[in-house]
Amino acid sequence: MILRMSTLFLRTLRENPADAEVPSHRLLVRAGYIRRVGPGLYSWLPLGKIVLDNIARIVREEMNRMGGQEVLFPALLPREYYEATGRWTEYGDSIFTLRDRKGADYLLGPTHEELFTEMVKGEYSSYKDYPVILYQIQTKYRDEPRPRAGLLRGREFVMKDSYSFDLDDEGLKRSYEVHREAYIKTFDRLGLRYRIVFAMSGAMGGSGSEEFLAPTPVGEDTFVTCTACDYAANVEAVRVPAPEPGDPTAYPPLKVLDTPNTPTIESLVDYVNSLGDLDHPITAADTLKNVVVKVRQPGSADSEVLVIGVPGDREVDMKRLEVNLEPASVAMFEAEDFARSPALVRGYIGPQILRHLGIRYLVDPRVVVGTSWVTGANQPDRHAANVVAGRDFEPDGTIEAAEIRAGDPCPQCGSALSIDRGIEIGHIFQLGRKYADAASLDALGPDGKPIRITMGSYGIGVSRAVAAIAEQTYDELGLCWPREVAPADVHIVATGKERAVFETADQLAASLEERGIRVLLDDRRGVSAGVKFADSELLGVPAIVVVGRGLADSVVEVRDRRTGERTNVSVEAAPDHIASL
RNA sequence: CGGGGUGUGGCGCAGCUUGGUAGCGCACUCGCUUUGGGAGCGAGGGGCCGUGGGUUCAAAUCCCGCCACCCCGACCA
Repeated sequence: MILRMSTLFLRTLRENPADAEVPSHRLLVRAGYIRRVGPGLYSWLPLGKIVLDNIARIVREEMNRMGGQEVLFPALLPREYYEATGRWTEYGDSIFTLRDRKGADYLLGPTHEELFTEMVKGEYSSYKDYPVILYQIQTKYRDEPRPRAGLLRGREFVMKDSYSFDLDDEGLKRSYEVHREAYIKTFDRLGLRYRIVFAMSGAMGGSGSEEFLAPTPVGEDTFVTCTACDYAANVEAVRVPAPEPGDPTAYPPLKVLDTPNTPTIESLVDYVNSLGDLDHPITAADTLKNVVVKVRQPGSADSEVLVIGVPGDREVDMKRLEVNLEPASVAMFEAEDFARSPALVRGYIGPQILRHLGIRYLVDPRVVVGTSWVTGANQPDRHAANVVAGRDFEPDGTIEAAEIRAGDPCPQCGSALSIDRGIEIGHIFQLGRKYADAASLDALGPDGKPIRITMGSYGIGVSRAVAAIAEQTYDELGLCWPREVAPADVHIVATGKERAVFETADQLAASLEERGIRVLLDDRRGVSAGVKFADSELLGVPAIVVVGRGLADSVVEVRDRRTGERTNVSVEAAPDHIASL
């Protein structure tokens, strides 16, 4: 293939687009790979389309190699499929819904578990048919509350989603492992750096799941890695180690303290220590902060009041809280809510009375039976000390809602955790039987009895990978693609105005094409060398060959886009040399 | 949904305070020169100034409403 820039539908921009904040977005627009059409919606220009297709091809090859079979569903789907699993309401505002001329409800598919399940149910009925893995590469639609960063979070995006169907848990584990290996191969070929981390399964439902995160400062996911062992997890999935329970009777009785003017945890700690009433000084970590939230189940109009107790030196991480309350949504308890609930004294809430009020109380795992806290006394300007879990209050359960900080102990080995950000490029789930149950997907077993099928679900963000790769590889000059995803293998730049230059460049391109090398040829006349060099660097093809003044000495210059290294090669040797790169 | 900001040729921006001929850079067209690091000179084409209403002799500019978009906090490939 030879792409000729004299006719290529491409216009590079010298200036950065005003709405692009992150490097991948800025460069993909400047280099003429994508153009914005609307919020979270992008068109692909020829070079971008080639990169997107290259990634899709690699994903497809690895899926096929793994034993997956490609299918394709419509993006436009009738409501009924999502009704049975409850996801029509569970997904709520984040699905695009529409009506046809008869008034029937449709949606643009955000993901396709239901359809795959139904498809398998329609075709397969014997245990002999299983296992099977199906996948598609398709456009997905999600009405994101906040699309951002170009391709990183769009409302329309290309995703590879695959689904495994197995007869038993062992089979599911195998399918999961097979996917995991295929993903490793895929992302390695894509030239991405990534970490595999424990994850929460979110709205998909199901149990065991891992994410493939590509570390970059612009990533939207925060993950921890252990500085000593191999533990790595999305912060949402981190399980805080709980201390051993103690003896709740081993403490002095609960004591109410007058604590005027102590609106913050810090001022409370200082004031309580200045009283000297307790047998030992306290720190913020000895206080128990109680945060009131409203929890609403999907499809329900009413919300439940819930109090979360965390050690006072930590914030409540809303992301962690929400993901642990899925599929319910969470809202803060506002001033008007407090006004309607006089028993809850803002700033002085203690768990002692929650049970009487019939309010559910969930605590951080560190709040175990036999721990003693300084907390609110449920009266203005008063706090309580020696408030002991298991004696003065009984939590209704634990919840992972406290923020995770660098240096926190690793759940696996106890060493310090470090924290980084990454882009979620892949996610693998052991779904289990949620969707099979909803669809009654059974296989007839050898004994004539039905076997409920167990499923896995696996995604790769194909269009997002374009941005993730750009994000991890760009430099100050522009994009810098890994060979396999690049729009071409070599970018030939013809500089000058002599006919010989263009003829040589043309011949070189033709001879490379014969060898199966993909060529981008800058054969534009009357464009200065500086512009062509700058464009070649911006476009990011891995090898750049300059045909120009060196021709007087019968040489062309071969440049490595990544290292900037330049070597002169004779015109005759050029095709062999370049083909061997 | 809460907070901040912006809407002016394809792109990036100025003009708005203090109403009076719509401007600059990039890109585009033509001519001459230039040609290995985003060329020069000259001549051009292209804009209901987001939208609706109001004030005024006169509105991009002032007032009110609406809409859209971007950025920061709650969703996920």
